[in-house]
Amino acid sequence: MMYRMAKVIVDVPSRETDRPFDYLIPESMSEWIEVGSRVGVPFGRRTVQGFVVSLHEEPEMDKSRMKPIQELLDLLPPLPHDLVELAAWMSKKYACSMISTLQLMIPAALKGKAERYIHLNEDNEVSGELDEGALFALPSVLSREEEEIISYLRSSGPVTMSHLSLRYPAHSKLIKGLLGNGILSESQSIKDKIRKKTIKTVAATVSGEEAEIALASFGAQARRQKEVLNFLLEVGVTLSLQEVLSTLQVTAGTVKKLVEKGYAVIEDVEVFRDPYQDRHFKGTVPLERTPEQDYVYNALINTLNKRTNDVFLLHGITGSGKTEVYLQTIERCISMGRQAIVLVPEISLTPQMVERFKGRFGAKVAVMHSRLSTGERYDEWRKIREGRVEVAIGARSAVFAPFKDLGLIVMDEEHETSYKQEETPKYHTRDVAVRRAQQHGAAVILGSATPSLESYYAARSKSDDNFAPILLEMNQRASGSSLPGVHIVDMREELKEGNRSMFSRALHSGIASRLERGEQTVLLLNRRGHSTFVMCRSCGYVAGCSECDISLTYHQKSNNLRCHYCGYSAPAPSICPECGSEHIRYFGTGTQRVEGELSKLFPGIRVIRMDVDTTSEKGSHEKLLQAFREKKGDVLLGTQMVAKGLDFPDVTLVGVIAADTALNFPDFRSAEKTFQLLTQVAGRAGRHQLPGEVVIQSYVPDHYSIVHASGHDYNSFVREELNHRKALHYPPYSRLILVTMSHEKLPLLLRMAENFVVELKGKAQKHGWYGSLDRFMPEALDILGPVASPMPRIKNRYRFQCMVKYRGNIDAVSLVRETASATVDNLRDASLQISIDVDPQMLM
DNA sequence: CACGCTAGCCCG
DNA sequence: GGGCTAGCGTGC
Repeated sequence: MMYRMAKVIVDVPSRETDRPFDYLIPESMSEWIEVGSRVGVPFGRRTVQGFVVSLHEEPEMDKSRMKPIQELLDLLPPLPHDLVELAAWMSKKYACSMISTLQLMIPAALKGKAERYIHLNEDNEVSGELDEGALFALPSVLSREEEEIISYLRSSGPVTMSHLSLRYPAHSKLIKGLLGNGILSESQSIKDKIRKKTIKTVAATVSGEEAEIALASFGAQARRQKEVLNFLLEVGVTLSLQEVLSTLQVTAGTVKKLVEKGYAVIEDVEVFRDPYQDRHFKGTVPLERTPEQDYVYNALINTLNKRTNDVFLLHGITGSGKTEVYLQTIERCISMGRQAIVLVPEISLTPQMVERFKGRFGAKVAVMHSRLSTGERYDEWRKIREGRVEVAIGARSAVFAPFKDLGLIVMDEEHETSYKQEETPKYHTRDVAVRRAQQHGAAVILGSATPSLESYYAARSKSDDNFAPILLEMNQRASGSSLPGVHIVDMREELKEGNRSMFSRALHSGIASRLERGEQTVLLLNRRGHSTFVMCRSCGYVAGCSECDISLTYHQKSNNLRCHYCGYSAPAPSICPECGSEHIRYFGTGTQRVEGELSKLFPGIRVIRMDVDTTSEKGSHEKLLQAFREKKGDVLLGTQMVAKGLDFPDVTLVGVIAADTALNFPDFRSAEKTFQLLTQVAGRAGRHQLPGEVVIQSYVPDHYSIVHASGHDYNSFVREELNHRKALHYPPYSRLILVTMSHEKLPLLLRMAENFVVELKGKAQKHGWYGSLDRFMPEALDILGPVASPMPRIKNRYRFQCMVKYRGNIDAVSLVRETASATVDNLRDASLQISIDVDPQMLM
């Protein structure tokens, strides 16, 4: 006798339960349970949700110890096999639990929780020895209240525990007692968060002669019923009840009467919630390709035809028509019977982008983004899972779209840091996309005007076996227009010449002339987070760390400057250490202040401000952009959300108020981020007939990121930036793992953090890895810290971090994970938390 | 001694 | 994560 068994990952987020548990598959489910099935299983003293990750058979064994799967939650397993495999790969790569990666792949609506049901114990009746009357003859005489509870349950059937305690709030003790002596018993069942949406439909059940007879049978009083039946017969198809009621102006009662007479039926029919149901998308046809587009398109189609699973890095300047290439390649992919995923950063999933895909592919597209409700997201996901759509467009999580035969994954703006999830599991969408494509034999297109250094370097060096993209370039704008001229303004000079305003004279006169000509201006002020930095307004000096080549962060509470990498700290200066000026300040101008200033300088100016404050409401993002498009605003002022993907023909001026903002973040990627942002925003100007102009204001106008952005010179920027990275052993010349530890007690935390580092060094040494990255060794691993985290205390917990820097073919993640586990195990409680961030993007 | 609280334990 | 239990403190 062989027993069918399933290994199940349970939805219990703790380190000890992060492994598969074995369950028996009951005979009744044996046809239905598959890898990827969602099940309810007994776990400890309760029922929890879990996912089947493998099936196996076992010979005769001690069956009494094995528990069976209690319930199967879906007929179609929510996870195809490839996603289960991907989840395992991710949990290893990112040092996180399997359940946390599985959870990414299904909509939140399917995160079921157990409900406790109370019912009358039927044993009494079943045994036949005690009839209902005998129940009350039990030795312990039941009280009046107990009898009341019992009789309620007899009439209602099983109810949830919460329902019962709501009805009898004062009697929880009694209920407990009844459970204890076996009169009541308890069972558990997994319940989903939401239901499939249904609507009521009406259809006639009669036709032809029967219908004639029916119609004739209505008296004068049933005039309305006759009307309804006539209408149903005329239309001849099933209609929604809502539609019938509103068209004929009748009430539900009328229709109900018809149903009672047997001439019609009302049925519940499942429908998909459609977030775009009120929107009409104008269809578009493929545009004629430019020679450059044609070259790139053919390269992609070639891969699709040959199923060679290539990764492409498409470096195309702003306005070069990358999206059109995506659209046409996807069209081809679909025509081959395969499906496509389009990934965009959350911030650029604008209505414009959705419109372009809906316009080309209509109902074949599912859209997934964070603004959808749980139900809407569930339904978009179901469309994919059930094979009703062929294209999925969305942010990060769309990479998990459960398609059957994926042919293509497009990742637009591949350099965007929002592709890295900052919460556990801290995965990078690019790596997951490449892995998923491998599973399906699909092609990947990474597109950007400013590719990340990691991707670009990988394409150039071909040193990484798993990730070596093929570089494709597009250097011409599709419209034939040229890139806008860029003017850098030295704000130190402005100050010297008496201009204390936040607008340089060039930007001021630029805005003025746009107002006169009725053209539009986009203003960028990139102020995210609260970090401030210290700068001298006379000479542009910014306090930086001598060890790490990054700027120091001002800490108001302790009034000192700190390096977020190595822990160096110094008192905040009151005069500039370079030029002795007293104009030392911490910099920080918000969008609101700019808005006020604009109205002062240009009375009557219409400013549309777009930042986190004005776009939090649902649909507000869309409304603001629509207003700007309809020229209800002269200036669009905003944070980086105005830099991406917008295409307005009358925008001829782009102004960057403070190009240095991103530059002064304590992050080795700050130059790269500055270059990317400036290049992106400059690309918003002069995209059509009217020529564009860009004004960049800066206190460090000769910084290479600003100079090369103004020259639209990606290659020179990359050359210079790679030199810096190489000298300091930063990615792409090394890989990083950021380990953050937190505890309520500072001394204990410090001790544990130091322990951790010592342990990790010891392990690395044993492998012969530990050592400085300076020395020429193909495999090297270095550990920096522990130091206090940039945010040293959050929610009453102290935080320390250390940075693991390594290169070569080393499984550093497993090393860190094992060390972290051992460190936590040393304390016999769960008070110490260790977070592991593999390939961190944010170092704060 | 009856009750309440919490630290520790384990889940197939 | 959560539910249960053993062990201990507290209050009449």
